[in-house]
Amino acid sequence: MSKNITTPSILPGFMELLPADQLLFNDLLDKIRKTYEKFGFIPLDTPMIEKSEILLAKSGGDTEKQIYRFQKGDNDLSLRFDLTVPLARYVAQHFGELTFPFRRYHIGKVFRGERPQRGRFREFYQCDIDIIGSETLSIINEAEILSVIHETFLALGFQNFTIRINNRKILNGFYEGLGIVDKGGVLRVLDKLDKIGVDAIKKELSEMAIACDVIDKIMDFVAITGDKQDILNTLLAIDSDSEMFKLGVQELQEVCGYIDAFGVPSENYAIDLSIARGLDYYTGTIYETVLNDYPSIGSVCSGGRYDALAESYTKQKLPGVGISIGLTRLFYQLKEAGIIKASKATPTDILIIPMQGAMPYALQVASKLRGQDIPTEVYLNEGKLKKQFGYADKLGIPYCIVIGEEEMQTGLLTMKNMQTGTQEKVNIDSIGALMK
RNA sequence: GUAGGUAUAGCUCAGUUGGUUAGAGCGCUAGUUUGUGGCACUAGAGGCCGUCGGUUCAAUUCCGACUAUCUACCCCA
Repeated sequence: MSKNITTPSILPGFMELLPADQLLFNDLLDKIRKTYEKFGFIPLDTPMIEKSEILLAKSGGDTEKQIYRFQKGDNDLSLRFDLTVPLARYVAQHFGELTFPFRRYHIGKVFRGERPQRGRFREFYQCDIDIIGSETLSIINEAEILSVIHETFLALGFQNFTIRINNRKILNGFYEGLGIVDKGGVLRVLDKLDKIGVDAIKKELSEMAIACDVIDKIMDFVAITGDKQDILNTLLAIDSDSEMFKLGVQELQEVCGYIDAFGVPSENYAIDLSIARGLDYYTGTIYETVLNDYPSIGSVCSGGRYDALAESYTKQKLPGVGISIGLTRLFYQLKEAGIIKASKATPTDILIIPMQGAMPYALQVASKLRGQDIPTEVYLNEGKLKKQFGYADKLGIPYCIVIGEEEMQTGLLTMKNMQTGTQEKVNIDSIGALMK
């Protein structure tokens, strides 16, 4: 009978969820979206496929290697690898039709042809917000972005997290002042500080042919800690002849002032001079968020300020600031760490079980319940009660309503709480209240 | 791109020092009678032991190649 069965499988690095997990995932996604909208960010959706010339306009060799690129007819196409480049294109293309500052959020899948590994995906969701200015963009936006991150993680159910901030001008200015040529390389090494420790960092830096006394200065700089005022004071006291450094310190001070005005509690953010962010289009404030109870997860949200977002697509000056949550990875890690757990495998809150001849009545009841915004499902197939309750049980449906002769005559429905196992006769109008 | 690990039931994995009918747990299906799930018991379905080749009287087991997959590095969300 069976022939030519193709083994069902998907490509590695692509996440696909079972029902209970998908509901859990969507719940996180909804919370993020609602928070973004609460701050007035405008939804945006752009094509997953862009012309390759657009995506590659600015990229270095690394992104080019990771990009899914293909020919279709005469067109050279690519799957987007982030949401920022499409945003740049979009803003440049529709510049005349948009109102600035342009605040948009974008939740969508992006693609990177990397070698998959734990928590690393080739297709994943990014949840971005960005604020794009025309010509100028006040630094207060950088503080607001941080407050949006704060609200978002609260909405996701976290209290104990730290949004670390730093400023690229400080880093660039400081390292320039030290005469370091490969600033990017140094930043990349320092970015791993949390992961591999001070000694390993020193070793890697010396392998980069950086002089010992310079390494010491770098380590001293990175080791600057304390609360934000301590760090600011220390930075202000550093006698650097780099104008960029001074400007960065000033910006950082300003951002911190605004953050307080946004009402972000000081335990949820900190200045951290060791964070760097790999991407080199950042020009000012940079962000990185960690869950303090689960440091091994690493950064769950990151971003920063960039001054020349769309320079490849327009002569307009479009400075911006934005962040991104890698939701696929975040979900995967929260799940693996047991921080979040699926309960139901269906949105259904009430399963109606009609006995012989009760189907039309059951359908009416279902319709009424749905009118009260109660997700309701009628068991439509033949089967013993045992099987129908089993169905509710397996899907984690919290309530069942049995409708038979008796219920139809009295108008009182038999409602069973699947968790406690208790059962009572209820009037249809009181069901909503009973479910609380 | 570099380096390791793994490949046996739908899933997680045992196992055969090379020998006839390949196992468990979970899951699945059915039953333990008639308007009640979870628990328990009973029964059942489900495997060319990743593919190709080598050694051997005999390979799921040993060897090799290939493929797939996982983990780490690089880089990132």
